[in-house]
Amino acid sequence: MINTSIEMERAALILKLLGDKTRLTMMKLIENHACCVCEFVEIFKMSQPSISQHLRKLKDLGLVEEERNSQWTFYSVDKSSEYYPFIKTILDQLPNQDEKIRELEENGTRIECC
Amino acid sequence: MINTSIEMERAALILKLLGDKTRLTMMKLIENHACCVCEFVEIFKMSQPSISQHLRKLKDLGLVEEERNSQWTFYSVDKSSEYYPFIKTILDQLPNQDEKIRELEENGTRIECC
DNA sequence: TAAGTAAATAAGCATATACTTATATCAGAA
DNA sequence: TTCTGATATAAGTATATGCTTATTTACTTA
Repeated sequence: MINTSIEMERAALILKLLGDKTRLTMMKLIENHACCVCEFVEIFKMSQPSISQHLRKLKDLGLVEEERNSQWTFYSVDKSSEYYPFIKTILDQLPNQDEKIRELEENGTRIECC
Repeated sequence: MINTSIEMERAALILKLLGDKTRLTMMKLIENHACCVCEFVEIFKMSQPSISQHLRKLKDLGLVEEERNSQWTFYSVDKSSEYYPFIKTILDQLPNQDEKIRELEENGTRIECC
């Protein structure tokens, strides 16, 4: 148990990132759907730079992965991350957020990937 | 699923609280041992008010309970909290911090409750 | 290549956070 | 009751955070 303090530090960092309602909801959303930046802008009624900044933080810790598709960049939870098992136990206990995706579809603002 | 957004908000609040290395370590420590303020001061090499303020935040969300015993106030994780199951899944994945208690005992600064 | 759209970055600002020192409170001992 | 030690609260401060608007970058496609 040599790296104990580093692990605690990592855990605290991850929890701090998830301790923001916007980012937490994002993570729950993209656990099963990839979403692009403009969809988040629509969902959270927030400026595009603000969304990009949240995603940047999640990406800096390796929690999400991005994939370009045509003109959009789609983000999803990086399930190959060494931290994913930890994150999954948290996400599993959160209420499903899929109604937000359904709202996009009803709006016609859903952008289908692939 | 009426209270979805409230639940997400609650979860985010809890994660934000746990997203601090000091508080996270405290929680892991007092999941199985009650500790008093002066022990935390010794463990974290931090001022007493700073420790009290961290404990206050944890108490305000109902994550910890306090019990007076003689001149000391002992804190421990409130396992009857409705949020404890959520918190437990997180704490279960953190490295054991009992060596910090052992250090106190070796120092002679451990305060035995009961 | 030029124009257009999506996303990232820069800069600035208001608020939140985590600490400090100083002081108040409160229970137990003398 | 008075003193003492443990803890809580108050006040102040430096840094971090999360947002905004303005601008830049990077693809796509006409």
